[in-house]
Amino acid sequence: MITIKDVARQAGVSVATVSRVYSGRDPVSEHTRIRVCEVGARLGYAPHGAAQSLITNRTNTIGVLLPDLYGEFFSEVIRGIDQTARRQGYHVLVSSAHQEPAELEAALRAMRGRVDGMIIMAPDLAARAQLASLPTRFPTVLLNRSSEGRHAGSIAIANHAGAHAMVSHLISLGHERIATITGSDGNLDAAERLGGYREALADAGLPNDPALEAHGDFDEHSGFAAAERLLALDRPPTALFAANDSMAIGALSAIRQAGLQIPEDIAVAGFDDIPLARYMDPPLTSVHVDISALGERAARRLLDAMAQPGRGDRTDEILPATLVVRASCGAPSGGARALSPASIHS
Amino acid sequence: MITIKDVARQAGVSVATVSRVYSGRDPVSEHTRIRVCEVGARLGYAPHGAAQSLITNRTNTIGVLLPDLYGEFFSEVIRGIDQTARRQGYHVLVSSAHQEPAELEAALRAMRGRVDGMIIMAPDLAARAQLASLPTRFPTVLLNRSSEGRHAGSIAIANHAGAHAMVSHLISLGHERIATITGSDGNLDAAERLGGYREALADAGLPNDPALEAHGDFDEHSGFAAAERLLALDRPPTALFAANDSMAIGALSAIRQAGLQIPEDIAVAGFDDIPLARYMDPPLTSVHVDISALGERAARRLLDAMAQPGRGDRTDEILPATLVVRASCGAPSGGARALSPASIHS
DNA sequence: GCCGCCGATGTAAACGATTACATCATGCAG
DNA sequence: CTGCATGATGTAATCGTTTACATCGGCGGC
Repeated sequence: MITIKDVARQAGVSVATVSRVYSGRDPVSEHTRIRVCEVGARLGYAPHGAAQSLITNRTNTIGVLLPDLYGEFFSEVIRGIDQTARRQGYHVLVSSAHQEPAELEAALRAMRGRVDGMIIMAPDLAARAQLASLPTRFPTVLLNRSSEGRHAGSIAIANHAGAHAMVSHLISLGHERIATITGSDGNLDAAERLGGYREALADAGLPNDPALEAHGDFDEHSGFAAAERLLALDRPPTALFAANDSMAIGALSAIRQAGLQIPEDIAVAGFDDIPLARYMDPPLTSVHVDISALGERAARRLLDAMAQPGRGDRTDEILPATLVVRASCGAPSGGARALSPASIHS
Repeated sequence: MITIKDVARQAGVSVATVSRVYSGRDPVSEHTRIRVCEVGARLGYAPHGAAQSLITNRTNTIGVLLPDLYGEFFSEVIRGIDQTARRQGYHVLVSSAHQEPAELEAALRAMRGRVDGMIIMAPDLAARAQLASLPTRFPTVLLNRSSEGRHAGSIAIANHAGAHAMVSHLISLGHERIATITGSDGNLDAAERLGGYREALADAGLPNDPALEAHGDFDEHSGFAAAERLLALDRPPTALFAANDSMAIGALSAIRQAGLQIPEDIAVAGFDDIPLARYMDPPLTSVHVDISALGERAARRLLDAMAQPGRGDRTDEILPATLVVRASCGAPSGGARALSPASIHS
C-alpha cells in the first residue's frame, strides 16, 4: 500500500508538505501543490483513514445502532441519515439487531475510536433502560422518545398524537366499536400508539373493551391473523386501527377473505403511510410519518452536537404526523390534515 | 478519553501486558489478568479502533456501496450483510446513492484505511464501466452480474431466467399479447428482466410489439402510469409483466380504476415477491428472490476472500429465483416452482 | 544596511495500540 | 551447582498521519 512518504519522496518534498496539500490548511506554493497532486494521482494515493483518525481524533464517521429492522422503515431512516451525513463528509457505520442489553453494550464499546457520535434506536424498553446506565462516550441522539436517560437528545415520531387523531377520526365517522391490532410487545412505538388509541376512546366516552385489542407484531401475517380473530368475535368491530400499515394490509386480506366489504362492513386504518398504502384496494387510510426526515433530523442534530462539544443538545423533539384519509375508512373525501406540529423543548 | 496507558498505570503493569490481556494471545498470569480486567472495567476502557487498525492493518469493517435505495430491497440486502458480518466480528460501513462515476470513485477512495473489503452494487451501467477501471485496493465482491471487470467475484439475481420463466408461464396460460413495464433506464436488473421477457416471447414464436414495452422506473406511481398507457392502446394486452412488484401493484390499482377485472380481463405478474405481494387483491403472482440471502452470500464470499488474500475468488454466482404463482395471473392453482439453480463458474 | 516579518518548507513529536525482542526469575536436568 | 528452557513481563519500534516549531530566503520600512 502506498503512503504519504512515497508521495513525498517521489515529489521531492517532505511528508508535511504533502499533508498540507491534501488538507489544504496551510499555504503551499502553487508550483509544489501541482507537483504533489500529480504524483499523488499517478500513484493512486489516498490518505489512510485510521492514521488520520488516530492523530486528529476524528473519524468522520457516525455510528447507527438499530434494532432488528422491519421493512421499509429501516431503509428510509438510513437513507435520511446517510444523505445528510455524506453531505457533511461523514460516513455511516451501521449495526443492527441488538435486542439483548449485553449485545447492545458490546456494540457500543466496539464503536470506540470508530465513530464520532451515535444515533441509537432502541424501541425495546428493556434495552433502553440498560442504555441509560451506560457511560456516555460520545455525542448521542436517540430515536424514539427518550423517557429516562438525560444524557442525550432525542427525536421521536408523534405516535401517540397520530394514533389519537386516527381513532378520533374513526369515531367522528360514527364508529363505536373500534378494534386495534397492536405492535410487538415491549416495543415503545407500539405502546405509544396503543396509548393514543385508548385515550381517544376515553376522550369520546367510549368503553375500552380488551377483546378489541388484538396482538400483533408489525408484520403482514400477524395482521391477517389478528383480523381473523377480531372478525370471529360475538360482536365484531365496525372499525379497525392497525398499529402499522403492514398489519393493516394483512387485515384487509383477511376481511376480504371473510367475504366482508371495506369500508361498508368494516373500516380499516393503518399507521406509517408506506408508499404502497395508496395503491391498496381500497386505498388505505393511514398516518403519514416522514421516516427519511426522521433520519435526516437525527443526523443533523448529531452533527450539530458534535460541532459544539460540551453544550450537548438535550432537546426532545417530536416529528409531526399527518392524517391521510383514503377510502378504506369510509370517510367522504380524501385529503391530508396536519396534526401535532409539536416540537417540545424540555 | 482513557487509553491503554491509563489502565497499565493503575494496574501497575506495562501497556504490553494490558494489550495481551485484551487480545488474549500471549500468556498472562491469572493474577495480573484479573487485576487488569478489573481496572479496565472500572475505568470503562475500550481499545481505540483507529489505533488498532493502524498497527494491525485490519479494520474489522467491510464497506458497502449501494446505489440509491429503493424500498425493501435495500433493507434486506443490508440485513443479510450485517448479520453475517457481525457473526464474524465485522462492522459494516454503508454509503449509498452513488450514481455519478466521479462520486463513486471518491467514495471508494475515502474507504482506504477504513475497511478491509467492499461489497459494491452498481446497477447503473455507466458507473459500472468506470468501476472496472479503478485500481483494486482491496478484496471486492460485486452485486449483480459483473459483465466486464475481471478483478472481482460477483453475485447476481437470476433476472433473466426469472423473467423468462414468468413470461413463459403467462404464455402457457394462453396469453399472446403480453405487455411489460420496464425498470429504470440504464439499470442492469431492468435490462436483464426485459431481456428475459423478450426471449420468452421469441422462444414461443410470438411477435415482439414495441408498443407493449412500457417505461417505468421501479416505483409504484410509474407502474400505475404505465398500466394506464397500456390499457389505452387500440389492442390492449391480456397479460402484464412488471419488472418489480411495486410497479405491479401500481398497475393493479390502475386496472381496477379502469373498471377491469384481474385476472379475467388482464393477468398481472411482478418480480421480487415482496412480503406484501400475497396480501394484494388478488394476491400477486411474482418471482421470488431471497434478497437477504443475496447480502448474506456476498458477505460470506467477501469474508472468505479476505481470509485468503491473493487467491481472489473471481466466481460469478447467480442466485436462483422461484416462480410464485398466485391468483393475479389467473393460473388454476398456487404453489412455487424452483428454476435456474444456476451457479455458473466462469 | 539592518531588522523583522512572512510565506514556504522541513523536522520531529505526538496519537494509541501491537509485537518482536530483551530481561528476569524459576525450576529442573545433568 | 551450572546451564538452559520456560513463562511472565517490560522496552521500544512501528503503523501513517497531523502539526507545533524551527529554519531559511526574500523583501519592505526605517
